[in-house]
Amino acid sequence: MNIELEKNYNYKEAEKKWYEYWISNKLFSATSNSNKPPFAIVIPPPNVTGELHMGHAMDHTLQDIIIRGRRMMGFEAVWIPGTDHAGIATQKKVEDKIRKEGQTRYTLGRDEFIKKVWEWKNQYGSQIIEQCKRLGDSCDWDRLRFTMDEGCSRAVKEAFYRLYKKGIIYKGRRLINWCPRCRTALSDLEVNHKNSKSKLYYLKYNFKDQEGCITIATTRPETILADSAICVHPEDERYKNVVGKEVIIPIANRAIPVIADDVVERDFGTGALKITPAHDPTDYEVGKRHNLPTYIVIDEKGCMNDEAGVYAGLDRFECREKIAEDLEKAGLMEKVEDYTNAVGVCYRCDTVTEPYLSWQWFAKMDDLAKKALEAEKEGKVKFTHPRYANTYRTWLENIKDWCISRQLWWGHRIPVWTCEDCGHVDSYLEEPTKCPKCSGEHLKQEDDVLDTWFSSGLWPLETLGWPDKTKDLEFFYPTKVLITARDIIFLWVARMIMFGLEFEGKVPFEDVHVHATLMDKSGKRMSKSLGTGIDPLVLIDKYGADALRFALAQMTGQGQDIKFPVDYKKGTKEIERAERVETARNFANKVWNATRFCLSNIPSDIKIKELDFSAMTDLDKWILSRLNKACMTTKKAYDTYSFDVMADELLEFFWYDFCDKYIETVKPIITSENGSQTVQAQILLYVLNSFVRLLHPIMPFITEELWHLLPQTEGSIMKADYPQYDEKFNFANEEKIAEIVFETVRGIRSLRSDAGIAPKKIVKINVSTKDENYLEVVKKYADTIKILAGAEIIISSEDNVTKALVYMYGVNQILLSAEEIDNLEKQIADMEREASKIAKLVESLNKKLSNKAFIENADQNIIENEKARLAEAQVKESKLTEQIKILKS
RNA sequence: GGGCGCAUAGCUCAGAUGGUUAGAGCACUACGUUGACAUCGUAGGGGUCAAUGGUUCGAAUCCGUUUGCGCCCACCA
Repeated sequence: MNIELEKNYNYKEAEKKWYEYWISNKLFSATSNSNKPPFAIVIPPPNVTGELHMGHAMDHTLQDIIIRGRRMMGFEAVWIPGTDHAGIATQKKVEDKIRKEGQTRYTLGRDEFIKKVWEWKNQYGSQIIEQCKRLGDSCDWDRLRFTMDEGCSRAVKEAFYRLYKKGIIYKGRRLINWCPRCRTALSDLEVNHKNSKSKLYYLKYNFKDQEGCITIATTRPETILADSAICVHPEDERYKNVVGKEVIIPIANRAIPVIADDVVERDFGTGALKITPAHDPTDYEVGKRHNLPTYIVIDEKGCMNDEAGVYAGLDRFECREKIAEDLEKAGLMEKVEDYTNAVGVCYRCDTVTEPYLSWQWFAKMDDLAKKALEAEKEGKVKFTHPRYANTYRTWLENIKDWCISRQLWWGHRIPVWTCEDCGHVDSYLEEPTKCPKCSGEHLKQEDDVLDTWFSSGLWPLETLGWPDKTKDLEFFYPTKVLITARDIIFLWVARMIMFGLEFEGKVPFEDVHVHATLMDKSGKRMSKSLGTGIDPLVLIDKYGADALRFALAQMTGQGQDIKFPVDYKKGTKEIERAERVETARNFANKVWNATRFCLSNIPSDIKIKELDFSAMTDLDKWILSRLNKACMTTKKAYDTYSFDVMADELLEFFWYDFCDKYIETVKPIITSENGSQTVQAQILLYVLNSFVRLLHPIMPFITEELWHLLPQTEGSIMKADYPQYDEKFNFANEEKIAEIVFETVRGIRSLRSDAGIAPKKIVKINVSTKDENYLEVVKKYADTIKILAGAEIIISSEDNVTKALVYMYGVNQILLSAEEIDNLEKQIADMEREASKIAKLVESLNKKLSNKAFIENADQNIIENEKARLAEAQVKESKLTEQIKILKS
């Protein structure tokens, strides 16, 4: 009957066992044929190239908590998993791989290369999924999707087709961001700006028809070959007379005009700017305004092209140095200064990007953005932290058209075909066999693929079956909440909102919860490339998935970035200790051991369902009331995504109230001969039963294990109800009584410790007060106090004046006879220190209460409160000084 | 250049709408181990709440300025 358990919780075995159990019992699956209210979350699909990092661990922990919690609360909760084909990232990975085999994508050719990528995906693409399972993710794995699977591909085509037909998608020749390594266009969001130490070159442009020159400052002398003009500010007195004249480009020896435009900052450099429309975004705009010709001198590889004459074939950076040298030789370089500026780099490969004039596909953003903006303002989608709503708004208000074409091979090929016979261009949902215009059969599809974020923007729709009107879509859409990291609010979140509104007329999720970013000890963002990453799997191996999850939940406050402290073994990258996770592991062990204690002392046939209130003490009711409060606090935390509050409340309740106080209090009863049949035994099991359910969403493995060990439970804890707040368990009065008992215990322990009394020695303690209520409680719970504090209570009269050490609990004196004390001098000093502290408090309260302005302005209840505090402090002070006097005599 | 966030104990962080002697965990000190747990228990030391000015009867909390750190956006070449 009595169950014997291991001394420490063995998470390694349990995690494996229960995950398999959940899978084989299909406990993660959800259906749209349900009477329950729907609750869906789509996972931010990790890249197929990805490995689980701490960001995922955080992200997934929070989502899994919500999903598991809501599932227990009676929702048809589904968490839809999947992975992202991650165009550039994956293509790069495979390119790197085939390079080792002496190949490039160009030597292989498009079809062969894509085949290689698929092979790679099939081999490694599920790695991250397996890692998610280690964390305990309760995704409905039967719904696993991939952004390039058949359904997603169809959704992408449909979305493109509709936007194209509406005129939202168009093709244009524009200056876009180009990555010369990836050899593709990038959207503005895919370019990171990095400070770079560079040089500012001052170059002389001689006038064509007169003496003298204009000096301009540039960081990119290699682009002078493509200059179209020199530009000055229209109101700049220095250059008033030269606007309209012509100057000669150094080296190129081509004449270009001097123009005026107010983009020029008069204070920068010399106040004169060279205009190179094809190689700089500002210049491009100026060029358009002034109808300047465009010259292109840099090619798609970042090398100088044939237009660059003798420089043709040189890399752009080599060319920069070479030209600078040549200018120097020609005496056209006035000076060179060190200069720090921001250069754009590719967000995937860190290569410096190049403004590149080319034909690309764009999506018009104004209308889509307007709707996305309105939806947020109307509260249809809510950011749980208002500051992210602000960044979202500002971005949408200043949005530019989105370049959606990529010159990659891995991705969704743009569904547009051109008729080679008549030149007709159109988008089709299915591959056309002949031209609808001329019936010609020579149709050629666009070579470009779509931006990865185009397909992930459709994620909530495509995973639910869109464009079909599926039952899933009807039932689960819009999803409830999106939980994600901060860095993809624009790239991903905003685009999903736009597409959701455009294609389904509804936002794709009601709430957006942006969680904290994890940083290392020094405050650097945790990332693999910075070398600041930590492998969550190492932490799971070391402390268990439950511990990692609990620690992460506890650490994610109000979206504030958090440092994750880790100690490494000296001189290595091996983790010695992760303090927060260790604490969480200890908590898991505490839960394990408390349960172990109860199960080994209480027979499994004791009824936990019908609690006998009539047999309960105040302390019994107190722990039930505390449990009840925990139900309320955690439920509220689900509604507000306050994971830290949830975790803290559960830990505090269980460790400090249930284990340290309640179990210790009832231990003698339980372990006595007939103790296992008492209401206290019943309550222990009742609390455990409820508590493991409250804890399950955060620590799924250990709670499942314990659920199966606890009596009168059935099946999986995942199928159990989430405990709810119930007014009939609210015992406010008993909570006050419990506080008196435990605070008195604390006082006695403190006295004993100060006096250096051996822990096992039972001492006599006098309590002395006018407070009848206090005396009554202490009398009633004298046994409990004796158990917990090792003290026999003697009620003394108020004017008891024996020599004693005193601990003031409110106005109540807890006295330890001076005979017990060996270090009396020190104790007197401590008491004097205490007394002087209280004297200061009395003084400040007196001052406050005699302040007329305070009495006139403060709320009545605050004044009352302060008066009560003063009265109490005065009593404390006088009792303490009195005792000190007696002790000294 | 614009915007946002942060600064509280040695470390990591809590501290709606201003009103307790400013809290927790880790670390530290002392004591404690045959009966749930040393991955533990009990007690304790430790902070002029970054600086400065202001609003207020009253400020860690509200406002201004400064300093330091982090992040986002941006066409000063």
